[in-house]
Amino acid sequence: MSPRSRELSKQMKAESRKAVVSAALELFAKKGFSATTADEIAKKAKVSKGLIFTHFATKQDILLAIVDEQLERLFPIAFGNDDARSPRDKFLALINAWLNVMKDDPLLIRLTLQLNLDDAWRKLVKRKGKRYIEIYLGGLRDLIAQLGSKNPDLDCYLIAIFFDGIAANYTVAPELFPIDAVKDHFVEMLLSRWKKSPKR
Amino acid sequence: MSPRSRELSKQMKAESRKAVVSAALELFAKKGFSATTADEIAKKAKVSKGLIFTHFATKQDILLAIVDEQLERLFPIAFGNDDARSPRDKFLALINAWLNVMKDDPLLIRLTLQLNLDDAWRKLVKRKGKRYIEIYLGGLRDLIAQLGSKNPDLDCYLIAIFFDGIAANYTVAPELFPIDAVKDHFVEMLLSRWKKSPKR
Amino acid sequence: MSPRSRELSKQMKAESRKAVVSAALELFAKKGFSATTADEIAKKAKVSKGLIFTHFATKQDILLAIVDEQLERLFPIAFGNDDARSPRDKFLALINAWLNVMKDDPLLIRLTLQLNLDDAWRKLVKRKGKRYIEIYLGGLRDLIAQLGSKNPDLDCYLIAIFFDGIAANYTVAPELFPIDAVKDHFVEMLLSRWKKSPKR
Amino acid sequence: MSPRSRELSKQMKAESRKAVVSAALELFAKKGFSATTADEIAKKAKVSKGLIFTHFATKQDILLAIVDEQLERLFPIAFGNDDARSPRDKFLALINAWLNVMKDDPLLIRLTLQLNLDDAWRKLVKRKGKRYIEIYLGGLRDLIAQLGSKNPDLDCYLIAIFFDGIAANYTVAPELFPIDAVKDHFVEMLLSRWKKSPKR
DNA sequence: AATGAATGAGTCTTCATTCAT
DNA sequence: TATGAATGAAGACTCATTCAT
Repeated sequence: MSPRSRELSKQMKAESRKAVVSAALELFAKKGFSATTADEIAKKAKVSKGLIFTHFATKQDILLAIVDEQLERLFPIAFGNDDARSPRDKFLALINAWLNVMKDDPLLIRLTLQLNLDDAWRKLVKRKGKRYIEIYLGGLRDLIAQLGSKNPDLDCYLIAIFFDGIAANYTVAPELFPIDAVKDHFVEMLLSRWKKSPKR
Repeated sequence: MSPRSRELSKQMKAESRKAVVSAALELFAKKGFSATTADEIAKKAKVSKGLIFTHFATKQDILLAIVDEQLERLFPIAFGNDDARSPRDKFLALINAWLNVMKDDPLLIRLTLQLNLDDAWRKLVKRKGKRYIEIYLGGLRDLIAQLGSKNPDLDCYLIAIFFDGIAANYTVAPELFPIDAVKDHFVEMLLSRWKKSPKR
Repeated sequence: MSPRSRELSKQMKAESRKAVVSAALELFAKKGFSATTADEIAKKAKVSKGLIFTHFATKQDILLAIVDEQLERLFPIAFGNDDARSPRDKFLALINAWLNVMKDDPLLIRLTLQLNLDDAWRKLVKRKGKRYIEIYLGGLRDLIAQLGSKNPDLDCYLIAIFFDGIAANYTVAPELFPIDAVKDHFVEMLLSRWKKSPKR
Repeated sequence: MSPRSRELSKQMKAESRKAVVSAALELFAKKGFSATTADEIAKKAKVSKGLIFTHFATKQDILLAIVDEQLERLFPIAFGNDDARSPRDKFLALINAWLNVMKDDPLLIRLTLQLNLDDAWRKLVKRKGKRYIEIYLGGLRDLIAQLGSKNPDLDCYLIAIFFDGIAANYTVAPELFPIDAVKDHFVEMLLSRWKKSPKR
């Protein structure tokens, strides 16, 4: 008789929004943005098609929201490092943080890769990530130098490439890719190389 | 009517087909398959929209043809190595061949990456490449082992990842990525690591 | 529960209904029926969208109600003339009554004009107004004849047209149209014409 | 075998465009812009729905085109007067020109009336007509003064209103409205009034 | 009586594909 | 072989209406 409580109403809306975002993320990541229809998103999210557009004005806005919210959520996790450790531990923590992000949200990483391959979307993603990446790469460069790298710039490139390469393989078939073994192998290779001439 | 004109006619057809394929490749690589319209392809190829469909029954067939023809063309170049050399030279030749392919056809590599991120297309590309990749990886594994790798399997993964990571960065902005420096750095790192205990 | 609260409840309902009708009238008149959404009506009426449909089963019913109630309300005012005066005064009273209706409810008149231009709605409006208009025009015709018109039928048309023409201009921009001056001018013209040969 | 001649192709396109414009004009005039669907337009124009949008990017653009092209076409006819005559003949010519426009294109006039009643469209129509109307009303005012009007401004209003009032009645049911008789009656009334004190 | 989230039929618009020439 | 007008199925988006509370 009385209308739904303000609280309940808000909660319902938040839940349906989340369902839409989640369904869209999966479909965008697996089929691409353009190939994904609003109908499919609605079906997977188990809401009506119309409801999507009470949350987002356009299909594009769903992707925009994903990039805004989800990426924003991920960067701190991926790049946020605590300072109270040795350079080596810091380095390992960084690598592992990134890898955990990939393991926790492979779809999001896969989508990011996709957007990066798309002229129309690349800029947006770059802009979003730039702030974090600059800080990250700056810190990483110093760390690498401390660990004994002779050429921290190129090593940074190598690490960045490593992550993209892992992402391109792991996120499309997580169960088939030995992500941890490969990571350990790569890290060991780097560390053993640097160790030989550590910055005193 | 005369053999000459028939010849000419054939040639014109081949040329317009090539123009379509080339335009489609660029657009597919930069915007994605679904986001590319037949109109855009026709415009870029400077042919009429109708002509596209005399060459290819559907838009999908254009992509299929690209994958068939272009990829088919690339694999031998990328993986074809002449045998008359030392393992080290062979290894370098392999790496360089792949890199040259990327430098010569960044759009094609970019498209391949994209297709790999797409559930509906991944299988196709995998199938196409499988034969070559198996041979390639087999050969590479042996080569690496000969060069002193302690763990040729993981090193293979590393190299594969390296190429994907390079591709993800280089093909979207070739002018910004120091592809050769990074490659040299990576190769040097691998070789120096293996050198220490070469398989005699 | 108590009679008091039931009373209050009824009153509240009547008020919200009125708000809806009033908001709908303005929007229908300014944007047209089809271009007006239930959301807009709710917003302007400061009620929830759902409430609209407790008062009216369909959006159409709102317009129907406006026509029924409002037009019904207006006709007696516009056409109701008291008899205790000279033909000239009666004539002036009629004209002024109509004009006052227009000045009091320009939106309603504007809406009526609009409905008249719409094949699907014209009939309805015509039917509603017919009874009054027939009486009115009959009375007007006699009045005009008494005042000396040589051709009361055509003069009736002229007067009818005059009102529509005024309406088309005044109701869309009341502040810009010198409605009284124009009315006085028109009335004076008619009366001076008839005066020359008044039916004794 | 060879493509349609450039000529034929152009002609086809022009014809289908005309069919769309014509169908849209009728439907917009009779049902209103918002209540008219693209499907209806296509059906009445006997073209496919898709074809509409090769001519016009949006439904709105059809209306815009009608206003641009058709109104533009009408104004010179309605307001274009040849100078080589007496003021009285000029005046009659003006009135008749307007009336002929209404008789030739009642749907267009009806649509114009409708747009005038719509807040969102009124400005556009006003702007389109302003240039002509200013010239027209300026000329008319002088003409009226020459013909002996004591108050040319108010007489201009009267004439403008007369046209709008006629339009509101004639264009929705041309067969029912004695347009010529009413016009003659009105013109005679004005002229006889002015005659009594012509500007010498 | 009142709310606003949810629905889905309906509308506008796009675009791969066809077809007459 | 080549053209581009034409088609219509499919997709994005709107909005009157319903419904749980």
